Amino acid sequence: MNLPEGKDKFLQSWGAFGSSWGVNRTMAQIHALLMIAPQALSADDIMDELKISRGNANMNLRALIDWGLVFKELKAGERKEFFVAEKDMWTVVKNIIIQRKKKELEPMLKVLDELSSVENNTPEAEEFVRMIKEIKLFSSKADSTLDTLVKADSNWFVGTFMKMIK
Amino acid sequence: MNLPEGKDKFLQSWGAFGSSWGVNRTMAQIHALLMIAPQALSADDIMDELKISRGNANMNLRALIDWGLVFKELKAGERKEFFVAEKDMWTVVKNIIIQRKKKELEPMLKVLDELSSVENNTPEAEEFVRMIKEIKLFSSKADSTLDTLVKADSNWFVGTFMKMIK
DNA sequence: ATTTACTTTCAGGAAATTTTGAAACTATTG
DNA sequence: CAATAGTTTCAAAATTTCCTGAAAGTAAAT
Repeated sequence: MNLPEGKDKFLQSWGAFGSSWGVNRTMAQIHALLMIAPQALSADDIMDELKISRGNANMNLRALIDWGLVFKELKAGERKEFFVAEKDMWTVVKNIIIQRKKKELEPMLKVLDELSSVENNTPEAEEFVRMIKEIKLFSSKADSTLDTLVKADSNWFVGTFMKMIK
Repeated sequence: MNLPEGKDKFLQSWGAFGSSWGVNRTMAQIHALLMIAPQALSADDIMDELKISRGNANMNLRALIDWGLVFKELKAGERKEFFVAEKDMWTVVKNIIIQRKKKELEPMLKVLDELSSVENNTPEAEEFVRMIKEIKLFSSKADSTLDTLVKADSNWFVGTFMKMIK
């Protein structure tokens, strides 16, 4: 396979992959494009390669920056902005975990906490509270496991963790 | 908070949570409803509680059965089918991991494998292949970690793992 | 073999999400 | 300070995803 074909396939696949995990397809594709780029790209480069509008490019770039996956880069003598992706996979994954934990897992934990105080007088209410507590227990464990994971360093994941878990 | 309020809040939140992870909102809500139900529910019960059509209920129930999160239950003397959810959280999570690994992670790994053989003659192609390989390495590790996780038992997760990881 | 009770399918409609593009905005240059 | 180069915003349009409902399918009961 040659580069243009490979590139295209990667952009498509990464977009679809993101999509099935609740990430906007274009955001995933911009991320993919920047990850494989050897140098920083401008908004126009990105618009060209992905055939998307300026507004779309701009909005998704800002989201990626917000997630800590992309950085602005200013080139001396150039007026426009350039963008580079975080290329260390461990950092990429860590940042994604941090964001989704904050935006999705933690609010859910808060809700579960509120729900565990529903008055349990009937059998139906009893089962409700029992199940909410089971879900909460499990989610809290997942939450603190992710905390630990995020604090750990790359080597620990690719090395020690793999051995421990075997 | 009383039961109807709590129930409603849980159904809403679980639906939104699923939604942000790429799971159809209604599928997540049916799952939520069955998880907190003290007994098996019929399709009509589900349609009533969630105010959804028969077609929608049926399609999402089948998807949930496919994921191993819901089972059909036949009641003696009753002609219609009833449904119960898998209530053990560890099993729920395990089944979700199995499904998503199979449907999303593994196809991605296959693509990455193909892409790592792109001819790397130019600097651009070189960076492409380098990055694809880094992503593949990381994804493979994640894949085998999930394999191990799925084989492990509940106690191991809530007990040992938490200690090891601390 | 017909009726009754229920389940499944899927084309078309509804809803949610994403994208566009043009106007407003910001900042640098001459 | 006017012109130029670029960025941001957001209402409306396009697209994607989801849901409905009615018709077709299945199978138990009479």
